[in-house]
Amino acid sequence: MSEIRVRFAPSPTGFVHVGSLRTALFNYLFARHHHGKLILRIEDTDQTRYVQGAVENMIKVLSWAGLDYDEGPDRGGNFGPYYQSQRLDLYHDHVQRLIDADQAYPCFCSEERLQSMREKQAAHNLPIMYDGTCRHIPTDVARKRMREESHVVRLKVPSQGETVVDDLIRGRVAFRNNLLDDQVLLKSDGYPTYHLANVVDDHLMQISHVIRGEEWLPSTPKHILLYQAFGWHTPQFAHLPLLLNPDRSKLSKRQGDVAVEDYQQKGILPEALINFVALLGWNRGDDQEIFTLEELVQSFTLKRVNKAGAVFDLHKLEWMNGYYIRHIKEERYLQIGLQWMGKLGLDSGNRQTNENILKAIRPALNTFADLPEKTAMFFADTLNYEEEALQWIRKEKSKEIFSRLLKELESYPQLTVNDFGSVMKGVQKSTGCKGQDLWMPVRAAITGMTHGPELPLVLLVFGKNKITRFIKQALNL
RNA sequence: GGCGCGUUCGUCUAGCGGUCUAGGACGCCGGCCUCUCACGUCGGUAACACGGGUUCGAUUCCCGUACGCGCUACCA
Repeated sequence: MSEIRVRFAPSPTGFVHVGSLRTALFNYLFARHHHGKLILRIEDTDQTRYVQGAVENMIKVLSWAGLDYDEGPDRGGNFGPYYQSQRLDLYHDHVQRLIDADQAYPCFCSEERLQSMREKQAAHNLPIMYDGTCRHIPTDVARKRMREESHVVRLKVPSQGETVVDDLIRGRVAFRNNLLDDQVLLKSDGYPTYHLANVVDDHLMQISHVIRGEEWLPSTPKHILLYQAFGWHTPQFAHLPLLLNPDRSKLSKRQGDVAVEDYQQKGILPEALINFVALLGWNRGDDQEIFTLEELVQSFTLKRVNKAGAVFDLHKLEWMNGYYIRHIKEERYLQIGLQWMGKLGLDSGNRQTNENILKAIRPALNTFADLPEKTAMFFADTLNYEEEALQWIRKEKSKEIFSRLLKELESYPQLTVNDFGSVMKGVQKSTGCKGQDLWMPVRAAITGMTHGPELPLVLLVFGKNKITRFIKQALNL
C-alpha cells in the first residue's frame, strides 16, 4: 500500500467542538500509528458561516491538545493551499471536466421552485430530492444559459444500480442510486459545496483514509459516485460513532458545554480531555483506561472503534481530570496551579505560600476551576464557624488544648511543617488528649470547619500569627 | 415521509457460539485508612431491547419488530 495520508478538515465556524477534537485525535492516532501523514485542511467554503479568528483558534486548540500535523495552513506542504477558499480555480476546472463528460449539469431552478417542489414531495410522502428538471436541458442551451443566468452545478447521479460503501468500521453499506439526490457541487456564488471540495481535495492531496463523523455516512455514496465520475480511486472510509448528549441526541450546545474552550476554562488538562475523548468509541480491549498520547498512538487501531454513539459523561471527565491532577509531576501541577491562581486573583502575596495552598488541596481538586471554592478557607480573614465546629471548640478540654498550644507556639519563632508534629505532641503530652479529641478542636478553631485538607498543611499556610489569632479568638467562644 | 446507522449495568465499555453465576471504569452505597473531608484501598449495587430462527448450545450468527439517532440545504 502507498503512503498513509489522512486529514482533519474542520470548518472555521467558531469554537472547536469536542466531537471535532475527537475526530482530529483519531486521525492523528491513525496517522502516527501507521507512520503516515496528518494534514490539516480548512473547509471554508461557506462564506456565510465564516468566523474571524476561527482558524487561529483551531490551531491553538490542536497545539494545546498536543496534536501536531505534518501539513497545514500554518505549516505548508506540497499539496497546498490548505484553505479551500484559495482553491476555487481547482474546483471550477474540475466541475467543467464533469460537465464536459456529461457527469454534471447546470441547474437554473429558483429557490422558490425547489421549495414548492419539496413541499409537494413531502405532502405525497415521497422522498425529498431534486426532480431532475434541468437534467434534460440540451447541452447547447444549457451552455448559453450558464453565461447569462445564475445557476448551480449538480452531479448527474445514475438512476440505476446501487453504490456500496465499504466502511472500515461499519462494513458494507449499500445505497440505491435512485434514492440519491443530484447533489449540488458548485453553488451559485461560485464556491464549491462540501461534497465537491472534499472529494477533489482528498484526491489531490492523496488522502488514503477518510476518517470522519458518522453524520457523513449518508453522503458517502455521492462522494464515491463523484470519484467514479472523475475516474479516480476512492480512498478508504471510516465513519466514527457520534458523540451524544445525555438524552442521546447528537452532542450539541444548549445541553451543556461542547467547546474545547469550555473545558479549558473549566480547568481540564489537555491530557485528561484527550484520554477521555479517546475512550469515547474506542478501547484497547483490556482494562486499561489511563493512556498517555504515546500509548494511544501505539495501541490505536480502527478495528477497535465502536459503532454505537457515546454519551459524553462530564462526571467521568472530571474524575479523570482529578486523576491527572494528582498524577502529573508536581512541578507541572504547581506551574499550572499558579497560573490559575493568578488568573482567578487568588494570591496570598507569597509564591511559596501559594504553592503550599496548592499542595494542600491537591487531593481534593478535580478541575482548576474549583480553585476558588477549594482555597476559600486560606484567604478568609474572619471565620464563619460551622455549628459542629463550635461544639468542638466549646468542649471542656478544648480550652486547655488551646492554651497549651499557644504556649508551645511561643518557643517557635518560625514555623515549619515538621514543627507541627512537635507542637502537637507537646500539647498531647500536657493535656492527655489525642486523636480526634486533640486535632478536631484545633481544626475547628483555625478553620471554623470540621473538614478540610490535612491540618499540618493548612497550618503551614496559615503561619504562626494567624494561628495564634484564631486560637485566641476561639478561647473566647 | 424516505434512506441509513445503531441497541450489554444510569454512563463509557469488555465479550468476537460453550470460558458468562456477563468482566473493568465513572457514579452511587458500605468497610478500611485517617484529626475531618478528600485521596488511596477493599467490597457491594446495576445490563445482554423484544420476538422468531440457525445450532447440541446463543450476549455472540441470520431475519423481523420496537426504540434511539443521523442524513434528507446553493451548512459542513
